[in-house]
Amino acid sequence: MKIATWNVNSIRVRQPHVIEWLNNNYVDALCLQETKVVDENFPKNTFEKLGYYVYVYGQKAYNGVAILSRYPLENVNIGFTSIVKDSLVEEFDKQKRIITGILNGVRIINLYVPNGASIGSEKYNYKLRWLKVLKRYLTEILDQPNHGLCVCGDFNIALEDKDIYDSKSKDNHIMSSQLEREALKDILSLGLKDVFRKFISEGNYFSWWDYRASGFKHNRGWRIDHQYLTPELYRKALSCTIDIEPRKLVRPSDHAPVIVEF
DNA sequence: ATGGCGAATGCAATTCGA
Repeated sequence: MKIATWNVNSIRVRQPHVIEWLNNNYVDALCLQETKVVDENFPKNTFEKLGYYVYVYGQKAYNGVAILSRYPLENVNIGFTSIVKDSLVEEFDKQKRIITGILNGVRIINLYVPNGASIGSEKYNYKLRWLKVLKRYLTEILDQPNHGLCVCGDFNIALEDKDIYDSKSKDNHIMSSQLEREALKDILSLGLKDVFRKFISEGNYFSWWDYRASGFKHNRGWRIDHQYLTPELYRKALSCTIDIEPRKLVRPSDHAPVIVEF
């Protein structure tokens, strides 16, 4: 089974790229982030014609996630509150950032972590609090029986210095600060492993390049889009790759797709 | 250090992303 994740930075703008990519790359499911569209305006028909079932959780202008799947998903849940039954969590579902469903016995969790603006800002604190809610969410799901987990998405965190084009002077940078890394490591301690690192240990592999200052041309990137698997799926994993081809196209997303096979 | 670019909104200029 192949599962891909791709922050498309507007599905309406990137629609042709996603179609072309799907035509050239067979996947069982594609997790999309930053769709930036309300559900009724998501171009569902386009992808249904290609043979996908389409599950969306979007909003106007910002955020938004979706899963395209070759087969119907079971137990689809949108938002945190469908899993974490706590009224204090409701505020986190104002931003549409998480959707999950089960495909062939694997629970796919597709998420878009807040970017956090700058260290110490209100948005930074929101990011850290969001990650705490995510831990509760995953804890609840892991209590459910017998599904491998594939937690995919744009995490907006580079876990290690080698995941950044220039590790110097990044200690005090959004996406690589200690608190963000600790928050993510705390989540991974539930029993999730970065499948990309099963296959590649060296640095200089990135999934996002800033539009500004020709980040891609100079390969000044960050590896912030991840796929985390529970141990059994991790053992079964056959490959995990980043496809930088779509990043080379005219008017690209600033992120590249990441694909895992197991 | 700052700003660079791109998308959305809504129709000019601002906000947001990372």
